[in-house]
Amino acid sequence: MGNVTVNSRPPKSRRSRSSDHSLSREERKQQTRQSIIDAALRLLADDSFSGLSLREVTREAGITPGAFYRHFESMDAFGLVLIDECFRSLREMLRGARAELDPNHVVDSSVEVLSRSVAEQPMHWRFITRERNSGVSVVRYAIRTEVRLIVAELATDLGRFPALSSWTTEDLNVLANLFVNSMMQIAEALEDTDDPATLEEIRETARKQLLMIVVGVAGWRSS
Amino acid sequence: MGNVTVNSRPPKSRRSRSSDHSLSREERKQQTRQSIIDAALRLLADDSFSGLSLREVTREAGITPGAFYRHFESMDAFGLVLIDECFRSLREMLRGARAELDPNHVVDSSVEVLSRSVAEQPMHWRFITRERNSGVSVVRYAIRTEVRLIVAELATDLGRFPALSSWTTEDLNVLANLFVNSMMQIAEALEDTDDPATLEEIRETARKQLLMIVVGVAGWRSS
DNA sequence: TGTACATCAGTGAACGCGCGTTCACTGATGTAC
DNA sequence: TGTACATCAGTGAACGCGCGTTCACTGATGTAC
Repeated sequence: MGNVTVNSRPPKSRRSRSSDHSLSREERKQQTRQSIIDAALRLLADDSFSGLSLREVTREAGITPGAFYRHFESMDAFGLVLIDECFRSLREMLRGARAELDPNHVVDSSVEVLSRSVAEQPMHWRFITRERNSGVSVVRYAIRTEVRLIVAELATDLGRFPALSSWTTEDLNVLANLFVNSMMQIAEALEDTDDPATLEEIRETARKQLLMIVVGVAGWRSS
Repeated sequence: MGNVTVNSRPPKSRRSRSSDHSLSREERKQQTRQSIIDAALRLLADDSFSGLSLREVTREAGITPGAFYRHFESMDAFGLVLIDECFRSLREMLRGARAELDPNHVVDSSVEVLSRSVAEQPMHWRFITRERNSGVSVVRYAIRTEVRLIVAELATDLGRFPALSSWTTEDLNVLANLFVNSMMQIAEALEDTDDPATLEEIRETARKQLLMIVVGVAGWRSS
């Protein structure tokens, strides 16, 4: 009974996606696109990219599988978009770090900036460190290229330090590589825990590790 | 025509697997088991473990999918067997390296031993470096545990060097970690190429990198 | 050595499932008049 | 402002496919007498 009551509300919209009101079609499209990216990054906390399925991502994003193709051509292409997304925030962090880089506190501020970045963007970091050696070659190579670029930039920056001005380009690159690699390893360790005490422990170890490298630098003479 | 000729040979054996003659049933079983492991490692050159399917592995090994279960309980359990297989050869290398370790040539001999090992067992190395940060958590944790064990052993060894005898255990661990991590990175780089000139270039960079660490060690005073 | 029976590694067919991709469609948004 | 048509993001059903797992089976190997 009561079932024959004429409902005066307009028929339910088929689209139940989140924010409806007053957005242009293009804005909505970008919103969906971002929700696909966010869904993927959320899922990548537990899975590697090659283990991720299109249907899983769209399910998490709240759309049907077919809709994926309105935004990305294929999973491979999508992987490259994810890389871009992650490295954008990484580069942002580096720009900030470079601005406040002080030769006397390189180690402390590096560890500080890195651990803040990992805390703020854990999914981005997880994706990069996971997929750096992953099985999907297009993703792997893209990440390595980005990392190589960062190493090259760091080498250039290091070359401007008075103490290192006499070093050869090659040696600067070796040092930058050693530094970046250590930072990546530290990021990997930081991702694995939420416990503040453990985090501080990792940071302390990280400081020592970087300090050993810096001490080594002080004693090094470019051949 | 000729089709009615009675063939005097015994009916074809259903098993066409490689070596037939004079092996016990148990020996044959072990042979098949090893061929599954080898097949997986071959496939892992192109794929990550989470992207590997049971059917793909058995196809490569030349058996039917069902036969897999005569040897391993599940893919997870199989992953742990692969880890064991790979770390066995890694530990063997380390035992050899330890025997010939000379404080005066630590860097040269480390790079030498490592690059020989990577050349001899490329698949083992690829598996370890790939899966160290993979999406399959049981595999990831098992590898990290093994690596942590290696770091601890190296720390113990380093503590016996006269120059390091005054270091705290913690500092020795930081150093061992830095060293092992650099070695892993070098292994990753070595895997990616077959070209002798590029290989030598990577080795040269690796030597410099390790040397920077060693120089750092010389200037370090444990607090 | 010969025979009768037990073992069990590997087969092959079957199952239900989630996958990527396609396509005709719907209906809200955008545009031209 | 109102109307008629175009656009197109997202739907939902359908497809063929490879997957992991199961199971009754086969036939060579092993064992007991």
